[in-house]
Amino acid sequence: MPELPEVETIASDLNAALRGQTISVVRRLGVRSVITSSWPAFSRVMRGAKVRRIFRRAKMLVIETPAGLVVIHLKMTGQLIYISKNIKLAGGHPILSTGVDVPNKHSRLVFEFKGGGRLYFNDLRKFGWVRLMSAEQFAETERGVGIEPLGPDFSLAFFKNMLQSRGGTTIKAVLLDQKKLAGLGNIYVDEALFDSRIKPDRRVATLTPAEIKRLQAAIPKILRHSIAQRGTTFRNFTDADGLKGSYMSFLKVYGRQGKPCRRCGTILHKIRVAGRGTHFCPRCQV
DNA sequence: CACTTGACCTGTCCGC
DNA sequence: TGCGGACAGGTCAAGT
Repeated sequence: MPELPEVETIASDLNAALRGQTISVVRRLGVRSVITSSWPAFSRVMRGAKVRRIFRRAKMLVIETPAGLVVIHLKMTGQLIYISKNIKLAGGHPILSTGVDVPNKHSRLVFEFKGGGRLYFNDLRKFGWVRLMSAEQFAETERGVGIEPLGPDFSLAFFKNMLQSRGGTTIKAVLLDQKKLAGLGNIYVDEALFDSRIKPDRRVATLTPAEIKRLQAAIPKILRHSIAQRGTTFRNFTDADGLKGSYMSFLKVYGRQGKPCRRCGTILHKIRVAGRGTHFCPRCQV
């Protein structure tokens, strides 16, 4: 589900809500755990742990505590929903104004805080994970993911360099690959390629310097715009309050196949590239 | 190495 | 209304 802007939205909200709070207990919900570390150890260590801060790295959300880093990946359908103690109960369960109720059949884990707040981890498809890591283990994990597209290292020189050895594949496949550049997913790759007027199935070796420059500029522009709109809700995504993001109304191509291009009016196409549904304008993108 | 494909899960939607 | 198939915002392992 969530790509960089969605995880960023959740992380910054949770940081504001939970920084300085102390975990009283963590409970597993449902039959199968999402905890890939040892549960007894995780449960023991979390008791009484104080949240130092919460941040995003790539598409991972990290809860930093003195007891270690709780690293969470939401994959396709993971949600983190925070219920403060002030939310009214309806029939014993907190009901958010958005209609999201927790716990529900997809709730897998809950962090309970001393102030009375609860943080639920829901995951319909169960691809997501939660792992307790030491600083060293997290550093090791980070070695597997690329730089941040919104960070100072994402320069044109870096971008050219990362495309260097990938001439034989499609530009979409390279942008989806998290190893050099982390955080883009299916929505924002399609949007960035539309913005820079490049067809997603173009071989990297065929890109002109002007196209590479446009693409490098489009990526942070689109991500920042989406963060400002609190992400895209296409189906499952909600922020920590159960609210939808509003970048959906700014999407130019993603999910708009069969509709007219907002730029030229041509009917948008959907094809399969890099194993993913891929949306583009056959006229604007070459 | 570079690159592609299928698997992991559950739910929804679309055509018959 | 039911049923089958395709597809869904992400990553891995395993294959060529």
